[in-house]
Amino acid sequence: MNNRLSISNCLLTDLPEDIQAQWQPHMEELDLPEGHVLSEPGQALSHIYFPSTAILSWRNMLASGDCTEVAMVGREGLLGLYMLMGASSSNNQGVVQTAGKVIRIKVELVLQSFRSHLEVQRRIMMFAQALILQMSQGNVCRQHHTLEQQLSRMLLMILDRQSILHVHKTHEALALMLGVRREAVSLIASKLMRDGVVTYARGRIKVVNRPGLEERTCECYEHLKQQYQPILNCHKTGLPIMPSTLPLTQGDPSGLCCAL
Amino acid sequence: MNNRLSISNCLLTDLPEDIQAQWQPHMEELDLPEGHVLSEPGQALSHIYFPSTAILSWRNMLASGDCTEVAMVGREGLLGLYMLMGASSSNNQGVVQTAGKVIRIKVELVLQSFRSHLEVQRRIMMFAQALILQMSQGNVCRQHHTLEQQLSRMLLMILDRQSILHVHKTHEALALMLGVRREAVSLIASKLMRDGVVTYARGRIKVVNRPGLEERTCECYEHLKQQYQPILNCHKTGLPIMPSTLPLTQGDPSGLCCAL
DNA sequence: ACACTTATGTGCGATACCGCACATAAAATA
DNA sequence: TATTTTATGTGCGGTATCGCACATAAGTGT
Repeated sequence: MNNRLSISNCLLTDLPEDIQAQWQPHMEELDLPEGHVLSEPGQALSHIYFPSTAILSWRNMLASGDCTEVAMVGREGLLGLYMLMGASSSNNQGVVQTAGKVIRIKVELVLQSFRSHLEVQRRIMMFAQALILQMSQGNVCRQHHTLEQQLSRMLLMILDRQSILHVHKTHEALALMLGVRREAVSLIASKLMRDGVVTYARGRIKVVNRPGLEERTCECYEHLKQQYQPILNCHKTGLPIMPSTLPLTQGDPSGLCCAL
Repeated sequence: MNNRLSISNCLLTDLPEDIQAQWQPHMEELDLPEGHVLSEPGQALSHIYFPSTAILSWRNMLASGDCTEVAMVGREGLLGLYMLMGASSSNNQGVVQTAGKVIRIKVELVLQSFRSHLEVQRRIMMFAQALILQMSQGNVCRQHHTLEQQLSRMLLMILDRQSILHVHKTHEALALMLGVRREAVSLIASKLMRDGVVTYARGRIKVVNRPGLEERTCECYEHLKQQYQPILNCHKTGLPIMPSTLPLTQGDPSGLCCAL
C-alpha cells in the first residue's frame, strides 16, 4: 500500500528485517484527529494500529456514561492486542487520545507473523507485559494517590510519548481520562500554573518545568518508567520521530521530550 | 514428581493430551496457607503456579506500605505470566489469597511448551486477555463505584473460584485487598449482615443470599463474568473440585458456588 | 481461670472529591 | 461588530472515606 513510510513506532522498527520487508507493503499510514474512535467495546478489529506520533488510549466505559482511561499506548506499542490474544472483542474502547499519525496493518498478517515468528511474539508480549503493569499501577494509584499526583503522572506519560512539550488537551478531556470532574482538574491545573510548572490557555498546556511535575507525581511514574524503558526507545534507531505541527519551543536536540 | 493428582485447574485440564502427558510427571502439588508469598516484586520465578482449590492474587505494593489487589486468579489461570511473556520480573507480589492447593511446574518446561505448542499458547493468552480485562475493570470500578459495590463484587469473584460459600477472611484482609481501611469494610459488612445477605463472625463470612450480593454489586461483575465464562468452566470436565475443609452448608450438587 | 491477642463496633473531626450553579473571558461564527 | 460557543474560575453544600481513639467480645495460650 505504501512503499516508504517514516516509521517511528518502536515495535515496528525493532522487528527482524524479513518481517519488516514482509509487512512494509501492507502498511497504511493514517493521520487521525483527537477523539477518533478506532474500536468499540464488543467488536472485532480488522487492523492492528501502531501509533507513531499519535497516542491512543483504552477507555473503559460504563453504562452511566462515566469512563476512565485504563491505559495509554504510544510509539512503544499497538492497539488491538486482544485480536492477537485470541479474543474477538474487548471491553474497552480504543480511541485517539492525542492526534497524530498511526500505521495500520491487517490483523491476519500480523497474527500470522505473531504465531509463526518467535521474535515478533516476544516483542509484542513484552509490550503486553508493560501494559499489564500500567493497568496494575493504575489501580493502586487511583486508590492511594491524590489527583495532583495522578494528573502529573498522566502529563509525564504523555510527554514521554510525543516530541513536543505542549499537551493539546482541555481540562475537560483530562478529567474524562482520569475519571473525575472537570472542576477538579481545573483546580489542580491552576495550582500547577501558580507554581510555575505549567502554563496553559484554552486547551493547550505547556510543561515549562518537567522536574516540577516529577516532584509532584507519585512513585507509580517511576515504576512504569523503568518498565517502559526497554521498549520506549527504539533499538534499531529507525527514523527520527517526526516533529509535530507545533514548533518546539525549547531547544531539544533529540526532538524527544522523553526523559527515559 | 507425582503420578496422579486431582487436577482441577481448568488451564491444565484443557491442555492437549500430549502436553498433559508431558507435564504430568513434573507437576508438584502444594497446600498453601493464606498469606503465603509466592513471588516478590522484582524477582524471577522458578515455577509457574496453577491454582486448583487455592486462590492467588496479584498485589501491587507501595513504598508507604499501602497496597491493593489488582487481580485475582483461581482455577482458571496461573501465576507467573510475566515469566512466559519474556519479563524477568513483575511489579506485583504474588500471594495466596485463599488457602488451598496449587500445582506448580518449572518455568522452563511451561515456557518450552508455550513457545512450541500453539494450543498451549492460545489457552494461556486467553487467560492473559481475561486478566487484562480484570485489571481494566478494576480501574473504572475503583473510580466510579461505591465500596459496597466493590466489596460485593470481590465476594462474588471469590465464590466463583471456590467450592464453598464461606469466605475465610477478616475485614482487615478484605480491606487490604480493596485498598481501604478496615473500618470501612466493617461498616459495609454489618450493613450486609443487617440486610441478610451474609453472616459472619471472626474471620468467617458466609454468603447466605447470593442474589442479594449480585443486586448490590455493579455492572463490572457482569462484564467480567462474561469474559471469564469460557475459561472458568473446564471443557474436558476433568476431576471434580475437591471440597475444602469446611463442610458445604447448602446442598450444592455441582460442588461449585460459581454461578457461571 | 487467667491474661493476652485478635476481630469487630463506634464515634468524631478532617479531607478529597462530587454536583451544581453561575461568572468570566477567549475563540468562533455570523 | 455582535452573538454564540467553548474553556476555565469560583463558591457552596453534600458525601464517602480517612485517621485516630477507644470499647467490646470472641478466641488462644499458659
